[in-house]
Amino acid sequence: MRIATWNVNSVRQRLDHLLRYLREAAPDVLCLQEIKCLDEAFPRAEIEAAGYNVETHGQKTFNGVAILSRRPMQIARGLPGDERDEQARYIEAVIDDGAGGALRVASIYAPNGNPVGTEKFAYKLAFLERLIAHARELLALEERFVLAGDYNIIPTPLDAKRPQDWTGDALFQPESVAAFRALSNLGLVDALRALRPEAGLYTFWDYQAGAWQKDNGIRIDHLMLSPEAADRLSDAAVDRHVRGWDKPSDHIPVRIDLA
DNA sequence: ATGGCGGTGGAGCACCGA
Repeated sequence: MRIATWNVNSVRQRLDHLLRYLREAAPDVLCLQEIKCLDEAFPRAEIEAAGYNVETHGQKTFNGVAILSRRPMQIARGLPGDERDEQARYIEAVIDDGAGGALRVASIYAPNGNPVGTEKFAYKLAFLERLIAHARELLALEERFVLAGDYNIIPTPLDAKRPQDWTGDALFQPESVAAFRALSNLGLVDALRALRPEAGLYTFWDYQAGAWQKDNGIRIDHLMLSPEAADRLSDAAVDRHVRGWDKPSDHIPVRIDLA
């Protein structure tokens, strides 16, 4: 079963890329972030025509997440822990795997959090605390699950071409890195790193200053696996070439295969 | 390099992203 995650930076601007990627990578499940539209504006028909069920948790202008799946889904919207949080950053599906089992998959768009020292950074840390608490709840079920998405965290210096440039940034603050490590310490497995320890694996390149041309990238999109899912991990990869397409998102897809 | 690009809303340019 192939699961991928991709921050598309507006699904309406990226529809051609999205359909191309579905054909090319043929994921069973694709988690999307930053769809940047309301549910009713999502290009549902085109994606259903490509053979996918569509579930969205949209918002006007900003944020918004979705899950596309070949198989039907049972859906929950919103990250538990704060009834007043109105930002559309979390959607979770339980998907029948067709072999008598089920896989839970979440599409997550964690806050950026810049600038550090503001309410935005406090919101980022609070969101990550809620994510950790939710992960703890899910782990108690002892089931297969994947928490996939744009975490807006650079986990280690190996995950940036120029880590020294990010020391003052919310993506690489000690508190942000500690939150990622806390998820790891709960027993969640960073799927890409589990199979690919090498340097130079990035998922985001800024549009500015020729970051892509200089390969000045960072790795901030992650698939975190429960132990039961990690036991079945057979492949993991970044689809780097997608950043070279015409009018690309600033993020690329990351995908895994579970046996 | 507290902003070089790109998306959104809405018809200017401010706000947001990372």
